[in-house]
Amino acid sequence: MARPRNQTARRAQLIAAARQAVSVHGPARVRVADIADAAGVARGSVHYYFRDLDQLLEQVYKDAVDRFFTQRLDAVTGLRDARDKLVACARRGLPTGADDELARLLYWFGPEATDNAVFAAHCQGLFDRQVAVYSGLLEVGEAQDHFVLAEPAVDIAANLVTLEDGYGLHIVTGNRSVTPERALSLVLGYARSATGCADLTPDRPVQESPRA
Amino acid sequence: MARPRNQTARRAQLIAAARQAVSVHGPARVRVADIADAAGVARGSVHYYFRDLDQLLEQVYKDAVDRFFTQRLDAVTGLRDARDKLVACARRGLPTGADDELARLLYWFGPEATDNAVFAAHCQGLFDRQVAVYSGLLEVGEAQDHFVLAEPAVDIAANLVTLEDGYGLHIVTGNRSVTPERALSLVLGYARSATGCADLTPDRPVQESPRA
Amino acid sequence: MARPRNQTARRAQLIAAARQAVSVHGPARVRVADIADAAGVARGSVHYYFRDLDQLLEQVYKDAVDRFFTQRLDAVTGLRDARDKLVACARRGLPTGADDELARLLYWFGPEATDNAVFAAHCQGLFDRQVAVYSGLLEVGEAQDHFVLAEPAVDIAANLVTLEDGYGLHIVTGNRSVTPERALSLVLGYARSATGCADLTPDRPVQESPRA
Amino acid sequence: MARPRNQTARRAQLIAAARQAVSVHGPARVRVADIADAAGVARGSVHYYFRDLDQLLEQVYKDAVDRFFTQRLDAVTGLRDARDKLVACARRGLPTGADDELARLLYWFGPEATDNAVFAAHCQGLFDRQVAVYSGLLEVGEAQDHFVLAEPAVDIAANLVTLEDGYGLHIVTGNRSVTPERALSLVLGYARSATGCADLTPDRPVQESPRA
DNA sequence: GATGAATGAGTCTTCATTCAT
DNA sequence: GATGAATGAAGACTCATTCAT
Repeated sequence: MARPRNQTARRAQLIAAARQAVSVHGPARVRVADIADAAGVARGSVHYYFRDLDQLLEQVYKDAVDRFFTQRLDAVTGLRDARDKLVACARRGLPTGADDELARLLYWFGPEATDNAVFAAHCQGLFDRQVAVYSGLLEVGEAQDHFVLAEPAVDIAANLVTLEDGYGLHIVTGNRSVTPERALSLVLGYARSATGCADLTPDRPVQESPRA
Repeated sequence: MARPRNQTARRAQLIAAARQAVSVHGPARVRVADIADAAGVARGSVHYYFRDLDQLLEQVYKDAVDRFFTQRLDAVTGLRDARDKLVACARRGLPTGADDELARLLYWFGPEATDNAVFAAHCQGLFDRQVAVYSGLLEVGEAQDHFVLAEPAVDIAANLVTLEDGYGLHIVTGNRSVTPERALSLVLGYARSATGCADLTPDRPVQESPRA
Repeated sequence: MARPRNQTARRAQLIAAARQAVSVHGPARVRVADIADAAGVARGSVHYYFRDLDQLLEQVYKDAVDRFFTQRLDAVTGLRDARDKLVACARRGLPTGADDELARLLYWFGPEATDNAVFAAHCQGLFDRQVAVYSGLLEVGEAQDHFVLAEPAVDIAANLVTLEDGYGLHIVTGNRSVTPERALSLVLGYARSATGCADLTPDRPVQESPRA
Repeated sequence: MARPRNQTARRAQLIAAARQAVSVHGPARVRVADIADAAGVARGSVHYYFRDLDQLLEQVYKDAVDRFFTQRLDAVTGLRDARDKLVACARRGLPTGADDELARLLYWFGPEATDNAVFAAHCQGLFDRQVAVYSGLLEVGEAQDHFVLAEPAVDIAANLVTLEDGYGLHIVTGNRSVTPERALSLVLGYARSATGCADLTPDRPVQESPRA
C-alpha cells in the first residue's frame, strides 16, 4: 500500500511497452506476450497491473492522445509570432516517418473507436482540441496582421488538422509518395493560400523544446 | 482464366460477404465464420475457394480499392464541366456516413499494410491514381478557364485527396464533429481558394449513375 | 472419423465421458482435458458440442438425475408386492460401492447447487420425486395389508429417502464403517419398524431389469 | 508445542477465516485471496503460516470436525434425562439453515475425502464418534426406563446419525422441501418408533450452553 | 513478522484449417 | 462441388506460490 510510487511507475512502464508493441502490431493483433516482452516482465505481471488487455489498451490510447496533444501544444505555446506557431504546429502534427510510434498508435486505434465509446470519445476530443489550437493561432495571426483569413478560422483550422491527419495516415501506412517533408510542404501550401501569408514556409527556424 | 463461371461467381460472392464482414469487424478481428455467415455458406466452403483467410483478405482489399477508384472515376468521366467533375469527385471521395462499407474497409486495412507489401502497394497505388484524377480534372478546369491554380496542379490534387482521406477517417471513426456534409463543404472551401473558382459549391447538380 | 450418427449421439458420448470424469474428480476439479481424454476426442471437440464447461456440467447433472430416478422407478414398477417394491427400491437407492459412478456424481454436485439455480432445481426435484415414489409404494402396501404405517406415509418416505442419501454419502465418501450391505440392512430395519412389516429383509428376491 | 502464542493465534485466525471462505465457495473453489481477505491479512501471509493451501484446508477440516463433535457432545453432557439428551443431540446435529457454516463445510469436503486419506479418516472418525454418542445415550435411556429399543442400539444410532446427515445435506444444498424444523420433526419421528418413547418431541426445553 | 510485487504453470476458450463424406 | 465435424495450436486469464523488503 505504501508503495504507490512503484505501482504508478510500473503501470507507466507497461503502458510505454504497450505503446511500442501496439505501434508495431496494431491494437487488434498485439498480444499480451508482446507487451510483456517489450516491458521485460512476465506475462502474468501484465495482468497484475491491468485487469485485462482491453483495459490496458484503453490506457495506452488515452495516454497517447494526451501525449500527442501536449507535444503539439508545447510546440506552439513557446512562440510569439503566429507564423512560427503555425509552422511549428504543423511540423509537430505530422509523423516524423513511417515508424513514428505515437502517430502509428493514433491511427491504428481508429477501428477500435467504432465499437468502443471510450476510444471514440478520446478520438473526437483530440480532433476538437487540435482544431481549437489552430483556430486560436489563426486569430492571433490575424491580430498580428500576418494573416488574412479567406474562410472562417474554424474552417481553416479543421482543414489544417485534417490535412495533417490525412498525410499522417499515408506516411504511417508507408505510402512512399508522401514523405514527411512533402507533407509539410503541402500543408503549408494550403496554409499560405488560406491565410494569404507567403511567409509560411518549412524553413522557419525550429525551436526545439520551447519550454526549456 | 480457365476458371469456370461458377468458380468465379462464388469467389465474388465470398469477397462481397467478406467486404461486409470486414467493414464491421475490421480485418484483424473478422472471423472466417463471420464471412461464411454473411455469404450464407458453410465455413469449410471459404477454404474451398481461398487457401486461407489472408489470401481472401488480400482479394477483398484489392477488390475494394478497385471498386472505390472505379466509382470515383465514373463520377467524373460522365461530366464535361470541370467544376461539375470536381464537385462530383469530392462527393464520391467522402464516405456517405459512419457505416459506409467501402470507406470503412479502406481505412481499417491501414495496419495490415504495414506488414504486407501487397496491401501497401494497393494502398499507395490508390492514392497516386486519385491524385492523377484530380490533377487531370484541374488542368481541364484551367483549360476551360474556370480555374486559376494557385499552386501546381499535383499539389492541389494531393491536398484534395488527403483532405478527403482525413475527413473520411473521421467520419468512419464516428467523429460527430465531422458530418459528411460539413466535410464536403470544407473540402470545397479549400478547392475554391486553390482554384480561385467560387462556383465550387455542394449544390452543383448531382448526376446519378453518369454511365447509364 | 466414423461420423457418429448425429449431433445427439456425440453429445451423449461426451456427457457419458464427463459423467465418468466428474465422478472421479468432482465437478469443481474436473478439467476439460479429463473429459476429452475420457471420450477419446481432442480438447477442442468438447467445445464444439458445448459452449463451455459449465453448460456441459449442467447437462451431466440433469442426465444423472434422470438416469438415477429412472433406474429406481424401473426397479419398482415391475413388481406387484409392495414389500418387493420397497426392498428393490431401497437397494437401487443405495450406491453399489464407493465407486458407484452415478451416486458419486449426484453427491459431489451438491456444492454447485448452492450457486446455481438450475442445479438446485434438479436436486430438489429428485428428492421430491423419490419421496413420491416411496409414498405411493407405502400406500400400496397398506392397501395390500402388508404395512401398518406408524407415521404419515410422506414422513416415512422422506425418512427412507434421507436414510439412503445419508448412507449413500458415507459409502461414496469411502466411510468403511458403512458398507452397502449394512446400509441396506439398516434402512430396512427402519422400514420394518415404520411399517410394522417384518418381511422387509434384504433377501427378498432381486428382480433384475424388470422391464426386460 | 514450542510455537509462540502469536503463531498459534494467527493460525487459528486464518483457520477461522478459511472456514468461512470454504463454507461459501467450497474447498475446491476457495482461493487463497478469499481466505486472506476474510482474515484481513495480505495474501502472502497465508503462506507464512501454512506451507500451502492444501495444508490449510486439512487443518480447516480437522478443526471443523472437532468443533462439530464438541458442540454436539456439549449439548448432551450437560443433561441428565436421556430424552433431553436425544432431542438436544438431534437438534445440534442438524444445520440451523442453508447458511450453517460448519455444516456446509463438512458436506462440501466430501469429494476431497476421496483422494485424501487424511480427510477420509476425519470423516469416518466423525461418523463413528457420533454413533458412539447416540449409542451411549440410547443405553442410558434404556437404563432410565424411558426407551425400549426395537433394534440394537448401534443400529438405531447409525440411523439417527445418518438421518441427520441426509437431512443436513438437503438443508445445506438449499432444498426447500426440507426445513430444519421439519427435519428435526422427522428425525424425532424415527426416534420415537425406534425407542418406543412418545416423549421425544421438538418442544423439549432447550438448554442453552449447558456448560456455563 | 508481514507484505505484496512478481511470477509462470495450468486451464479454458477461440478459431483457422483440414478432411472424410 | 460443398459441407461441417473435428482438430490443435494459440492466446487470454487465474491464481498458488515465492521472495526481497
